[in-house]
Amino acid sequence: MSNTTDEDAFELSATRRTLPIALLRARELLMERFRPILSERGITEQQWRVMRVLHETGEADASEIAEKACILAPSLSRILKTLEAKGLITLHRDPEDGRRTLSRPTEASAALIREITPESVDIYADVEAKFGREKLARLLDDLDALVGALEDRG
Amino acid sequence: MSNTTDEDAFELSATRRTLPIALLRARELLMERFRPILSERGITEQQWRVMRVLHETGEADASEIAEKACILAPSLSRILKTLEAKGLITLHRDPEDGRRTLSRPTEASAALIREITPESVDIYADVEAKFGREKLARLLDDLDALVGALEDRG
DNA sequence: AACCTTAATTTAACATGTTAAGCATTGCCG
DNA sequence: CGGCAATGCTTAACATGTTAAATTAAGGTT
Repeated sequence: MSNTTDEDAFELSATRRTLPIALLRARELLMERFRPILSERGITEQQWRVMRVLHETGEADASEIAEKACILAPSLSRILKTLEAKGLITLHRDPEDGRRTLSRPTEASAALIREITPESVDIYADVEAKFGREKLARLLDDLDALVGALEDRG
Repeated sequence: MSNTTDEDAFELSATRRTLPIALLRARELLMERFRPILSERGITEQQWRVMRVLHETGEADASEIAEKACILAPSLSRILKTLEAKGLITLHRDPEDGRRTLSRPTEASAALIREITPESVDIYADVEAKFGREKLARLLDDLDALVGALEDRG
């Protein structure tokens, strides 16, 4: 449908240079590097995010984990069951509010984090080196700003 | 596990201010705005991306669509079948290479694009207004640069 | 032409994303 | 205290993500 140079340039920007796809593409390429060190240990990216959140909080209910790990409640519900089955977390009912489910990381989880973190740091450092430390910091700032702008409903 | 202010600040940056999650979070918030206009018409975000690519190329094999829409082959294979069932594309075998599957958009697809595009443009304009035109352009440039840096294997 | 390798998709199997319903527990209000 | 809306989570159902294996067609070699 588009054949002239001008049209191609226009069309290219239409889908390729669109924020949602640009974000997706960048993320895909990033995860290509991180995923192997997780799959070697038999855990998924989402399971890893949950473990990290719990490592930082020590204990959290599903809502808090969902917000911090950026995972929707239905997915999280399944992931927590999986992690419990793997012996990486324990699940309890909140004694002060019977609706809430509290998760706590196990020692196995802590060990896994100690094992994976160094490799993860190396990969991140490599990305930082290739892309530029300042540019990466600015990118993170801009992304935070975008989130801030989008969170204000109106 | 972390209770002092310093630790919190450190831990916060650990998961929250991480590139993969920052990209994911920004994308989620963005799609919250776009998804409704798609789901109203009964199509998903991925189906929409495929339709847009076909609208620009006119005809394409699976590999080209996958690359441009940023969708993995197995997912695309299912999506193409769905779109064909909905009457939004037609599927053919490439006469010059029997391994390839060619997709072509139908008129119904073109109509849907004409219907959705204006609303999509409005939303995008709103985001641009809230976030800033220059900042958004810079963000897109930075994301492109990141992709470029990550694509060079080494 | 038979054979091997590569390439383009597709299937299969399991995990997660997405939306809508369903279930229990709380908290509030009359 | 009974009733009820709101809250927190879980199920269900379907679509996509992810990896590995299977399928079919091209291309090249002998």
